[in-house]
Amino acid sequence: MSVPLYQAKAEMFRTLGHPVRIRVLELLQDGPKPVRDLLAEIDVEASNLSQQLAVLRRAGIVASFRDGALVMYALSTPDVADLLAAGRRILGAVLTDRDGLLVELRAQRR
Amino acid sequence: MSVPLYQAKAEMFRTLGHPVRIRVLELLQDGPKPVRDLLAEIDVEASNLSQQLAVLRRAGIVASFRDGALVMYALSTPDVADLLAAGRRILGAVLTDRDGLLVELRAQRR
DNA sequence: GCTCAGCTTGCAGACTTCTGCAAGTCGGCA
DNA sequence: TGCCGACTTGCAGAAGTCTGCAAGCTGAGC
Repeated sequence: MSVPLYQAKAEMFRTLGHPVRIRVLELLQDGPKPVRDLLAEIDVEASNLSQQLAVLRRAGIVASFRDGALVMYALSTPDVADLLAAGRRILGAVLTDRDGLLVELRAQRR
Repeated sequence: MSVPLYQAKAEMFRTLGHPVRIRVLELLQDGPKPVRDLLAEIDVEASNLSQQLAVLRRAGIVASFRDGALVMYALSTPDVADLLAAGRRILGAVLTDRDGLLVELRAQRR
């Protein structure tokens, strides 16, 4: 294999590792949206958003097409929603663990 | 919220965005393992592996404990396995799409 | 107490990624 | 045809990540 599988996986996760890109994917979960709508919700420079969209496009995670005067973006596969959900679950588990530790630490008075 | 949720999510995904860290997590899916075993399977400098383990530890994705002379690492939550599985599914979807496009491109003779 | 295996930490140089500004492209419409 | 809104591209400086070498730490066993 020219690019080992685990490297491809790492690249995919890295692609998701940016606040703007996460926001975009979350917004696209409800269906295709034009760039202008994303821009209205995300509060970032247009050029920056465009760069981040390009990253997602290159990774094959979203697809774009033109609809009249607007450029629309959509998730390339609904599996992305699962990934985000799994991420949320882990975040939840990690944060409760952390709080648990916090409580433990307090209990030990240290 | 001091750290917006989507930023925390982005950080989590970024944490997974490294070949060595992905390998570690895959290996740990089968249960806790000492560093020396990971080192034997991953082919990377000990110091490098240690750095990557520290990244995962800081993110709360793995936990470490000592067992005799060895330092053991384990997934902090089994949810991590779900995330990896979801990642695999998307990668599969994206790659088939890409092949699909490839076929299309060939069909158009371009 | 010493020594050694098994890890971790501290760096620094090479390399990537991020961000905003300025400029460019592309349809749609008057 | 010319103009305008809607995006995208090209940079370049700032910031962050990665890697290996050398040094440090910490139990276990003698």
